[in-house]
Parts: sequence; C-alpha cells; structure tokens
Amino acid sequence: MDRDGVAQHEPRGAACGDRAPPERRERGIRVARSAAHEASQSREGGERLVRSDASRSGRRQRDHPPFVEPGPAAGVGPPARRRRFIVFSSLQFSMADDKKLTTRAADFSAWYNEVVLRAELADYSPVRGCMVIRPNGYGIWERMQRTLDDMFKATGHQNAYFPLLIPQSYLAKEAEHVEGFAPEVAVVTHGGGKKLDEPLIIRPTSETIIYSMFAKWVQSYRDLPLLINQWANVVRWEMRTRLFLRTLEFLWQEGHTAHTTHDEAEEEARRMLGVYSDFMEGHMAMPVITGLKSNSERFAGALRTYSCEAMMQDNKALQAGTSHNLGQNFAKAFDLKFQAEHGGIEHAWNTSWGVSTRLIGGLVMTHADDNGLRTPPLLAPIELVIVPIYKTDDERAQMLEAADRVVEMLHDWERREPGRLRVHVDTRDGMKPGAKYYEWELRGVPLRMELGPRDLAKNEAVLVRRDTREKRPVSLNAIGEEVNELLMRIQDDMLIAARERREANSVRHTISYGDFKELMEGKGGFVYAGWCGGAECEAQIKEETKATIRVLPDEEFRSAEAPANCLKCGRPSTAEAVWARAY
RNA sequence: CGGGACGUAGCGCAGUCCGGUAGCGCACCUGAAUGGGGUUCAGGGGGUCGCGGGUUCGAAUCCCGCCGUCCCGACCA
Repeated sequence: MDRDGVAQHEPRGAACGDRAPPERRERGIRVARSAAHEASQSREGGERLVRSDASRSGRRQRDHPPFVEPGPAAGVGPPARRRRFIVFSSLQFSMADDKKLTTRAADFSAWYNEVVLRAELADYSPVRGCMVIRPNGYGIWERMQRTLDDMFKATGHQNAYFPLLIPQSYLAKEAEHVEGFAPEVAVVTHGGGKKLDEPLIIRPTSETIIYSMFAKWVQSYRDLPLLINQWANVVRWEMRTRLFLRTLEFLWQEGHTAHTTHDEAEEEARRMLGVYSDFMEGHMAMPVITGLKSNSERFAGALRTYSCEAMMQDNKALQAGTSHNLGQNFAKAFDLKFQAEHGGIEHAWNTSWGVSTRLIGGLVMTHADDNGLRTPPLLAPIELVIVPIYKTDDERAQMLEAADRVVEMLHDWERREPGRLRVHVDTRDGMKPGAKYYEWELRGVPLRMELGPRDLAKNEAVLVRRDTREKRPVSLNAIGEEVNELLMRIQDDMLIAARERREANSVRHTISYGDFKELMEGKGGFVYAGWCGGAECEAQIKEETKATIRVLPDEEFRSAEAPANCLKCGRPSTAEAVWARAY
C-alpha cells in the first residue's frame, strides 16, 4: 500500500496520552486541572507551555507546579522583540518578531515546519528522516485511529498483527511489487552477532507476509471473504523526508482482504475508498477528490489503484489515502487458493488499502493559518480550553471555582451526550491571559472560553472560535448547548472553507498547454483536463511541469461537459484527468 | 548522488577572516509586583565550541580527515 497512511501497532488504548485520568473519563469529560491536572499533564504533555521561541526544534517539556504554589513570576516574560534571521531553504527571512510564525505567503515550507514543531506535533529524531510524534500530534492520531477503526469494524473487518520482519525472498515473489519497493527497503543482515543466512527486510508494506499467511488459512470459498486490518509501522528508505509527509518510518493502517470474485474485490476496494473519503470530509474537514490512478501511479502489484486527493493551501495535491484492487497477482505469487462452490480450485482476489500519519500533515496544510494550527473539533485532543481571568488572589480563587462549576455544567449536560466534550482548564499562574490565548491558538484548540469577573457578574462567559477568531458572550445557563453547537458549527465551517478554497483554485475550463505550464509554475491548483490515455503525454507533462495526474476523477467530480481533447497532444480525450503538482 | 547552507548553553545565534582560554537573546531557577490579546524589575544556574588528528607556548578560531543536520534538485507508493 502506499504511503498514505500510517499507523501504529499499539491498540488505541495504549499510550493514549490525551486524556485525563480514568475516573474522570468515565464521566465523559476530560478535565485536567490543578494537582491532578499537573500529574496527568506530565504524562500527557498535551497541555504544555510553548513559549515564544519554542520553535524550530522542540522544546523540552516542563512540568508546572500546581497552581497553589506561587508561580514563577519573573522569568516568564519574553522581552522585547528581536530581529532574527532564520534560514529555511536557501532563502533568508527576517522575522521581525520571534513569536510570530513565518507566514504561508512568505515561505510555505518553512511555515509548515514551524507549525508542526511549535504546536508540538512532532520533533526531529537523531536519525535522519525519522521523527518523534509528540503527545499533541499523537493525540490527533489516536482520534483518527479510533474513528477509522470503528468504521473498519462497522464494515466487517477485524484487526490482526503481522510481524515487522519479512524474509527477503518474499518480496521477490511478485515481480512488479519487488521492482517498486526494493529500492527503498531496509534490510537486516545481522542478528545475535551473526550474519543471517537469509536477510530479513523491514516491511515497507505487508502484502507479502499477509497473503502468504492467508494462503495457510483459506481452503474453501466458505473461508472468504477474509477481511483483515492491521495498525502498524512501516519503513521506506526515502531520499528526502518531511515531517509527517514523508518519513523513513511511519505509522499507518493497512487493510488486506481476500474474496472469491473480482467484482467482490472491486466492490471492497471502492467501499474502503468511500470510508476514507467520508472520514476525511466528515472528521478532518478535508475535502477530497476520489478516483482512479493512472497506470504510472498505480501501486506496484495492483490491478487498479484508487485514491483520495486533497488540495493543500499552497495548491499542491496530497495523496491522502489509497485503496487497491490487487486482482489475483498476490494470490498467484503466494498460492492463495480456495475450492470454489461448484468445484475447482481458484485463486483469491485481494484488496489492500491504507492511510497513514501523513494525514496529520494534510490536516496542518489544509487548516493551519499564520497563527498556528487549527484542529477540527472531532479530532482535537482538547476541544475547549477555559482561560480564567483575574487580578487578585481572591479573584483567582473565584474564577477557578467558577471554571469548575462550568466544567460541572458541561458534565451535567453531557449526561445527555456522553463522552462528547474534551475540556481543559488552564490554571497556570504567572502567565497573562493574552499569552495563553496565543499559545492555545498555536496549538489549534478549536474553542476557547474566557472567564473573568466581568463575565461572571453577568452570569456569562466569552467564547472565541479558533477558526474565525470570532468572540461572543454566552449565558452560562445554557453553556453545554452553546459549546456543543459552536463546536459543530466550527467543524462544518472548516469543511466549507476548505472546499471553497479548493474550488477557487481549480480550473475546469479548457486550457491551453502553455497556460497550463504557466499555471503550474505559478500559483498551481487542480486542472481538470482531457487526456488521450497515453503514457507518453503523461510523462512529458510531468517532465515539463512537474504536474502529474492525481486521479481520473469519479463521476461526481467530473466536469459537466467532458473535455474533448488531450491537454498535451490534442487528440481525442479518453478520460478527464485532474492534474496538479503533488507532495 | 549533485548543488547550497550549517554544526558554539535547552533553543536561536555572535565570535572564526586577524589564535590569547567563550558571549548575546529567549527559555530555565529565585523573589516581588503585574494580570480582559504575547508582563515588568532585580538576582541566579547552565557550555566535552560535532568527532579525530595536526600546527603552536597557546586552537571555537589555522591545516587535514571524518560524522551529522537542514534546504534545493535527482529519486519516490
């Protein structure tokens, strides 16, 4: 499978750092606060200070003293703004303000790295091309896993786990597959101090080991379909890496199924593509275009590859998930056969499909802005952060108490919608409210509640949306409904905004090849154009513009009027294609 | 693999040309004040100058070799 996904082998419960202690979880609200909060915080890391220059490489974690202790008043404040030059790519940008991110307009690539590092989603590891996924990033991944896993179960799949190490000879059994993957496979040659008789490869994907095992388990058509998923890590030795988008090791999920007929496998491949698309739009608020890959972009060993393609804010495409109809290629290579209902031995038909932690990169490049991350509520480890505002110790005590009451009210409301809200109260002292606002915005928490004496006197609180930064006072009487409604609206609005952005940067009218080249060299975007179906035209366009066919779009995405001629050669078009530069 | 930049405190950097025993900002610690959009002030701790060798009375600095990182390109399910 390809690199769209990532995974993790641990079942979701493990290491899930993003929530409060169990007792609190049972009530459905995750509250982290005061002493208990601090304790959980050191585990979670999810709520941790990011200070002004927490930037380019992660900052080490700190634990804060419980709020009852006098806070560090002194050293907290960053001083005046300072000029500084950072080198990203070969360009130099002067950052007038240390605290501000490089803007998307100034250097998209630098901006992306800064958001990932400063929002503490991930950090570089000592090994080139590898990264550490930090609690903030892993919390998002856990939410993705949880949702996807439920969707896989709902479509009849079961989880299993296959080993990391695979005999090297297995890879070679499917000709196209080995050709596609061999160059980027890591090989283990020694173990226990001795050279191995047969080297082992570290899985770049698990088709070979999984279908060899399927072959042992399947005898009859009654054993089919076999619908398996695994959450795992894989390794591909890439030349050039980027945080989340392309790393040597990544986490993903790979589904592998076996069926009695081609049509059933085809239906499965399409079904899982739909699951991905639903997840990306419904949970990530990231609209995608689905369709078939051209042969040159097809998975090594597959009959057909389907893909979900999303448009990032720099107008480049991101392949966000793929689903393959593998035909009988692997079944033949691994002797995966069954006795058919009416006699005779037949090879099974397989599918595989995957998404990876690359989705987190997609989330950042779809939603983050010049102030930092924006997380759709459904995937946010913290959905609502409460920032108490006060001057005196008395006021502080009052506000913290009020915050507790609000949490309780949310909890009461939640009895009707259990498990919905993930709330955090920011009790840190010695940090001004404004500083907290910036920090939570950088981290992408979708909704913030400001709670101060003036609000409380009116039995109100101020809610601030991360996506629009719109502020509005709300009565505490109906706080549960207000918060929930706003979160749902944020979720919806983020999808709408992303879809509008994509459409605004898509070209559907007939375009000359010259204009196309110019567009690809300039602002980019998705271009719907005709294609003669020839690999030569495709290759030449790639050569000359770096644009590739992202997909031959499914019907719902096609233009009202099918393009008549090939973008490159002008011969009659056999299919509409979406062209773009891609990650 | 080619091109570029770089490696000095947790982070970002200056110092290297012209050798003299390491500095700045942030972060961190202590105290006080402050607190509705990135707080002040005062005090304080922290460095095998990537690694190895050489030159020298003396090396972050000069010479040789190595390692590593990032960016651009090539490559890429």
